[in-house]
Amino acid sequence: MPWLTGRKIVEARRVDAPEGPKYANLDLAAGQRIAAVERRGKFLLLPLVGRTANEVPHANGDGQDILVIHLGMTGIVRASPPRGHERVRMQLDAGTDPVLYFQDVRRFGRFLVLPGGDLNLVPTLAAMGPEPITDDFTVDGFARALRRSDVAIKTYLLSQRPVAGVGNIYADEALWRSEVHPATPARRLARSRAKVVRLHTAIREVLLASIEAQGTTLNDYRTVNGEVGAYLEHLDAYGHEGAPCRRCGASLRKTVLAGRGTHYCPTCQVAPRTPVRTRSR
DNA sequence: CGAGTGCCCTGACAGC
DNA sequence: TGCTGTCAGGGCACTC
Repeated sequence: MPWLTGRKIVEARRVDAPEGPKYANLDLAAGQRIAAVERRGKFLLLPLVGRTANEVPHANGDGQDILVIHLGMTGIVRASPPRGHERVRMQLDAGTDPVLYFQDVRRFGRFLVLPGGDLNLVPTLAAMGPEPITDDFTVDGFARALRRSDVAIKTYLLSQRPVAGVGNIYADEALWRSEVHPATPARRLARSRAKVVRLHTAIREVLLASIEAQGTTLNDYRTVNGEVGAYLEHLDAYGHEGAPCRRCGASLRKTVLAGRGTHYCPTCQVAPRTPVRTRSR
């Protein structure tokens, strides 16, 4: 959304969306200018300029306000009116595409303003790990993070704390590629430097390859040009339960971990000593 | 406080 | 044909 940089927001208001933390403080956006369009993990961050800290007192008012957008599963930012499920409408200054629409069928997304840029209003942002495609994501730092938790490695990856931006599909793919069982306790994985290196590499490779292919379209996702992402065809594990593992030929399995469908090879993704805990949904 | 559970929400799809 | 039930998942509230 490069066309947003420098634009002034006339008004941002909820349409078919409830009042609450997912759509908080939208009134603060009015009159401010979008200074940049940035990204942290799966969150879009749009720093705003134009409101002085003493205009509206708030707890951590030392920084500039930030407009936060998370697309959830089905969210989309568009310049033309959506057919239904319109959650937020944002009026911009005159010019091309003067209205930004946030459509979100399943309401898993969010669209809010952080007063003073206080990330603590969004816990996942406040505790988010380094960006995987930058030099900030180091093997040492990753290993240190893994030593901080005993939860299953997949669960921990999904928490966004050891590294930013890894969702359910890419967690399964990275774990398959690095031959790590998804239920391996994070701390135990950290005991093997070689495994940590492999997973660290796999996360970067999977994300880079997916970006190259314009992402993964299961149903709703579209690129900024309205096209489907082609990475679906590159998936080795996700959605391939029952199919032969492309590495060893064993039949891939599907289970539930952290409440998410989890796909893995029972042969080359070595199971941890402790039993794999699954639960029904 | 760390860890585990279940909710939110709607459309697609299977089964009868 | 039309109904009912199940499944999909990012983030977080809740409980222990």
